[in-house]
Order: sequence, then structure tokens, then C-alpha cells
Amino acid sequence: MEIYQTINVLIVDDEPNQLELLRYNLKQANFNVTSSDNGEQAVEIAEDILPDIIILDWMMPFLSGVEVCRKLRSQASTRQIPIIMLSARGEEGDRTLGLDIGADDYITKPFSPKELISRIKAILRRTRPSTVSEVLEHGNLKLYPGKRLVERDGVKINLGPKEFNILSTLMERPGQVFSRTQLLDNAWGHGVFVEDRTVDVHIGRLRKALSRHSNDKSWGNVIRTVRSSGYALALSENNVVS
Amino acid sequence: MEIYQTINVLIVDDEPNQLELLRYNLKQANFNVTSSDNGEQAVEIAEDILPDIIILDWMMPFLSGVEVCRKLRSQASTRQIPIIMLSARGEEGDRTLGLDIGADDYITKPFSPKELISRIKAILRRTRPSTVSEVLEHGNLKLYPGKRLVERDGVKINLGPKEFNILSTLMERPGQVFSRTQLLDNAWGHGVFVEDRTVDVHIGRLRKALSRHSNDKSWGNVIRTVRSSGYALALSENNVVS
DNA sequence: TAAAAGTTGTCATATCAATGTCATATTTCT
DNA sequence: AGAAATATGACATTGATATGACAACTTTTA
Repeated sequence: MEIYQTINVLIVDDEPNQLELLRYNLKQANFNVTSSDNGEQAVEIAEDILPDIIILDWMMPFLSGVEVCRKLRSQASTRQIPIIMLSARGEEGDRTLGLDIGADDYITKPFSPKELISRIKAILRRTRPSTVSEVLEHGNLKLYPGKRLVERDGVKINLGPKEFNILSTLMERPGQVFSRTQLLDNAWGHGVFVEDRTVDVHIGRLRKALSRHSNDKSWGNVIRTVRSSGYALALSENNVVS
Repeated sequence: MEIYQTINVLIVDDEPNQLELLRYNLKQANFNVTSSDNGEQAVEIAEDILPDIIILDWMMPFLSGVEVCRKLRSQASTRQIPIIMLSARGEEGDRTLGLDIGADDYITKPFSPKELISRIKAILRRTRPSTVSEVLEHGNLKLYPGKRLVERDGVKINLGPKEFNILSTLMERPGQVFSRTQLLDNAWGHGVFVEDRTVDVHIGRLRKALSRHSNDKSWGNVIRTVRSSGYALALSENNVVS
């Protein structure tokens, strides 16, 4: 599988050799690598760069992998970043703890680079489909993350960057409701100073763009408004009781 | 992941300064805070408002943290509310006792607000299904918290935000009876000025929505009225003594 | 480089769904 | 039956969302 967008990986391990090995292999696989050899710093870095995924060694002096995991999970900004835990054999029993604490996967050393990469991609496929998929589909709608292109029934639809980002976010998790704030974070970037209500306007523009040049009114309904919560990609309209 | 629902925290500490500090920090973190400076009252409040989590000081005059913990654990209604114990350094040895008695976590003073909050969230992730799980099921009823979607036999049911919140609350703890006040707190948020009886109306709307377009009358009975107490999600109709 | 075309954020206004309350009917318990 | 609690229909109001217009910017085009 190829990678269609730059993916930032943060690797955290106190052992220099291991760290270098990981870095090398991930670079080979076309990831963007940032590394840290201690937990404290790792948390700071994570908050700062918001990587797409974090590879975390279980055993580290001072702040252990578990603690780092906890800290990352306690912050809104880093909470949903997937984490893969690395552990030496014999610590098997801790697996439950690791997953309890919020790690997304767990790999026992020694492991092959191939395995690690394949696990990373498996997780990204679940959490950030747009980074590993060439195309996201929903009904007759196709979104090509790498080309920043959207098609309806094969016809190209022009969207502004913001509209594209919003649609991309929604299509990564069909049906999932995103708050205006979440959409702002995802589509605009973090820490922008924009009114929540602005999202409404862009949703409006997106709807208009999606239904333009089509007699099928349902195109405007691709995006579901969820009162008091936000917006979501509408699932099939069949079997609705209102 | 952000916090999507109001989370009620009860803090119990006999020392006013400590209490105020906790209250301030938790409010900052967007929790809904109720506090008490003594164990007896704390137990009463807990039974009354059924907080999502309780922060309990270990050393208190009259009714100690351990005692409070025991009492809370002995009552069906409060048994499953997670508890975090606070203790001063030097009481380390008691840690085992605290956990034995049913505390879910244990923090040694002094601690950073950040740490406390992170532990609270870690525990909530474990105990509050709706903030974590994809779907809550009950019979043929499915509720998807993240999608703000409810289905009966696979047929989508449209609910207003309040009805959805109520159903979500009930489904998090099937069978558990919630008073009108508790439902108001959970589904509306704290400190709203709304008549208790308004809950009745919404329950009515919810029942209607759940049974609409269905010949099976039992759908209206998904929600059980508990006279003089409140409402609960009805458990299976088997084993009912009438 | 300047004009044109396209994007974006905000506001004011229109629209509509959801809500809260009341009055009245119904049920339940003693 | 009588009292108390709950159910329900109706209705005004609240509050959230949709939308058109516009000015400030950016990018593209000529």
C-alpha cells in the first residue's frame, strides 16, 4: 500500500540503538519521523506537533510508557492520536494494562520492521483513512485525498480548500457527528481564531456545491445537521422513522 | 477526543482550601462540580445526584474516606460510581487498603491538577460506556453515541437532542432508576432552571418516537415508569411478578 | 503588474425544529 | 372513592440553523 499524504510519526524510546533503527525503517517507508528519548519531552513534542501516530516504548526510566500514554490521553489535543506500545517479551501480562490505558496496539519485541509498518498502516486505515487511501467513497461521491479532488458520478466538483477539508473530515468517518469545534480543528488547523458559526456557512457552501447541476435534490442532504451537536455525513436515508 | 457530555464530579474534602483548589481546577477542565466537606453529607449527595466520579480525601474527621467508600460500595445505587482517593504522603502503606476497599485509583498529595484530571479521564474512559463504545444495545434498540443515532430493528429513529440524551443516559445503565432531577442533570446539564415535570413530557415524546410506526405495542414500554421515583430502561419482560 | 476571479470570515435576517409549561385526562395506590 | 402521581395534547416561545450580502484577502490570469 502506498501512502498518499505525509504522515508524521513520533517515536519514543530511551535506547539510542532502537531509536535509530526505528527511525531508519520508518523513513524508508516514507514516514516523517520525529523522535524523543524520554517521556517528558515526548509529551511536549506530541502536544506541539500533533503527530498522526506515536510509537512508544513500554519500559523507560522516569516517565514510563504507561504514564506517557496516560498524559497524552488526558489532553484534548492529543487524546485521539493513536499509540502503539512496544514491549519486551515477558511483560506479556501488561498487555491488558497497556490497552486499558488507551494504547491502540501493542507489539512485542523483537519485531520486524515490516510488521511494525503494517500495523501502523492498519491503524491509520482506521483512524485517518485519507492518509492511506487513494480514494474515499460514499455513494456516488468520490474524494481523492492526494489529488484534492471530489467527484460526483464521475463529474468533478470544485470546492474551496476549506470545503474540501470539511468534506474529507466527514468522509473519514461516515455517520460520525463532528462538533463545529472539531471541524474547525480538522479543516482549519489548530489554534485558529474563527467563529464556530463560520462552519455553518461553509457547510452551506459545501451543500450547494454538492447539489449544483443536479436535479437530484438528495445531494444537498449528503450532510446531516445534528441539532445542538454539529454535522455528519448522512448514512442512507432508507428506513427512517421520524 | 473531547468531552461530549457533562460529567458530574463530587469532591469531598474537609479542608476548605484544598476543596476550593480542586473545585477550581475541575471547573477549568469543564467538569460539573459538586462538593462536600464531610463524609456523611457526601454519601447523601452521592445517592442524590449520582455523580460520574467521586474524589475522596482519605483523612477526614468523623467519617473517614475509607468509611465513605465502604458506604458507597454497600449501596446498589452508588456501588459502581468510580472513586479516586486522595492521601497525604507517608500513608503509602494504606494504598493497598484503599484499593482493596474499592477505590478505583489512588493519588498521593501533593499532586498536580493535571495529573488528577488525567486520572479522572482515564477512569471515565473505562467506566462511561457512551464516551467510548461505538454502540449501546438493548433488545432491538441500538444507540450510537458518536453518530447521535438511534435504531429500532435497523430502522432509524429521529429524536430531538433532549430525548436522545435521556435515552442515552438510561441505556448507559439499563434497569437503573433515574430520578427526574438526575435526568435533568444528565440530559440538560447542570444548573438549568427547568421544571421536574418537564421530564415527563420528554419521556412521553421519547416513548412515542420509539413506538411510532410499529404494531408491537411493547415498544412504548421500553421505558419503565417507577412511581414516585423516576424512570428506568425496562429489563426483559421475563421474570416479572405481577 | 494590474485586473479578474475565487475564497474566506462575519454579520443580519429568515426559517424552522425543539422545548417548556400549562391544563386536563388518565392511571395507580390505599 | 379519593388522593397523588403520571400521561398527554396544545401552544407560545426559545434557540439553533440556513442563507444572502459584503468586505477583506489570495490566487490566477492577462
